[in-house]
Amino acid sequence: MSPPPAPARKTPRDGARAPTRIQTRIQARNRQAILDAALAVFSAQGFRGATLDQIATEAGLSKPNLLYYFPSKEAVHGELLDRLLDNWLDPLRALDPEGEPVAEILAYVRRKLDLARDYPRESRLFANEILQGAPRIMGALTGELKALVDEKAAVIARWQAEGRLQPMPPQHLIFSVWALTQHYADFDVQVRAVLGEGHDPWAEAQGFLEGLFARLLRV
Amino acid sequence: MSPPPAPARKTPRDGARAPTRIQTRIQARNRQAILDAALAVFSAQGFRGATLDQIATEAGLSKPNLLYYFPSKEAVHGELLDRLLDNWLDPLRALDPEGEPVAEILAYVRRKLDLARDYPRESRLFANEILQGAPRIMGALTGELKALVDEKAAVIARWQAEGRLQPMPPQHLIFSVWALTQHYADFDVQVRAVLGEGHDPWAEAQGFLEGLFARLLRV
DNA sequence: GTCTATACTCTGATAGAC
DNA sequence: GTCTATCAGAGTATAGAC
Repeated sequence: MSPPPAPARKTPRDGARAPTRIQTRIQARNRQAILDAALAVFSAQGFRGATLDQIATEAGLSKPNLLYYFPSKEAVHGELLDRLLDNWLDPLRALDPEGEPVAEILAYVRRKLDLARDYPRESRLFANEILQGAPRIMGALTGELKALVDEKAAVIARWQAEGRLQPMPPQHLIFSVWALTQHYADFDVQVRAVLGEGHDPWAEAQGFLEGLFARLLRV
Repeated sequence: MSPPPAPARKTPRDGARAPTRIQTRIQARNRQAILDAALAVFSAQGFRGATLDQIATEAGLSKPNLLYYFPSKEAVHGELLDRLLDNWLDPLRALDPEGEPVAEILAYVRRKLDLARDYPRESRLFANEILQGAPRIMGALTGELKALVDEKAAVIARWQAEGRLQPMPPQHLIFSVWALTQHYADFDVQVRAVLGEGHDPWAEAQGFLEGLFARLLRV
């Protein structure tokens, strides 16, 4: 099968009025509005629970108009997951092999908790996807994610071998950071129901988790 | 509105053959098959992602036949949640105020991890429900669950005041047990993807979590 | 680019034969 | 109690006017 020919360029001559520019700006704004709305709906209802009507209404568009910007519901969801994965691993990537071990991991916990607090919808979108068996991102899990964890686990293991960090399985240490930070985003409603009024879950979580990991990691 | 009259008893005379007994046994078996199938499907797909066709097929019945046993999809789901909530809090209930503090909490972690390992579908059913804002069990969260956590948190606080346990916010300590144990059930696919071949996630989790909490709780 | 109208499919639930 | 047939509504996606 031969690839389709490259599309003819439609760019207007320099100096001419460029309506496509304006359209492009409108398009960018609408695409972003759709993605924002879709994030809200997908993270709260799951992929199948979400409907294009909900997303379109939330974005201030009609359903056919939404489908002008994205070819399908799948496409919107996939775009969200792609963008999410781009940023999701940044806190772990930033773990510095040359830094002071305990401080580095505490800083990692802090970054991860900040991410969960500031982007809880992204966290729930991810949780939904994993809960359903990660049908759309399994490749990223076994590829990109595993590679990053392996790399950082080796750093942690080296720190432990050097006696600068309490020995424990490095992968499970990383899991514990994920579990504890994401819990406050994904199970937010349960956390608030149990704590009742007069609590600031995120502030308390930060203090608690810093204390927990400081105590856990010290040699 | 007056209540409907009590139905006439259909019980056959003693000694007569009792077909209703046999039917009752079949009914019990079918109801159980439906609930088993529904648990598998709801926990993997969420409430809206699941279809009655899937559940009926998995249970070896036709869709109308399923609806002979349960009046609606909601009813099946609700029954599952009711049964789940009955057992979900047992590990925490068993925390003995008269026991040795560290040993009691370690035993609690062990029970909770066993439950997650043996009933991962129940854990995912619960996670799905919470992720979507707990629309069907909010009452249980703010009622039964909060009351139990308050009670046990007071026990933990007393232990801490007596100097028999490291001071830390009791509610968040309980959250950490939930987060860390349920993570291995709910995010099982991610855990396995990251660990790769040749690992036994549950065995490793047990060792890791026992070490973690032992270190954390010791005064 | 955006809308109204609509085609088509899936799904929850019911009717009625057996 | 179980099945076939079917309805009604929701939901994804498309056609075509403007």
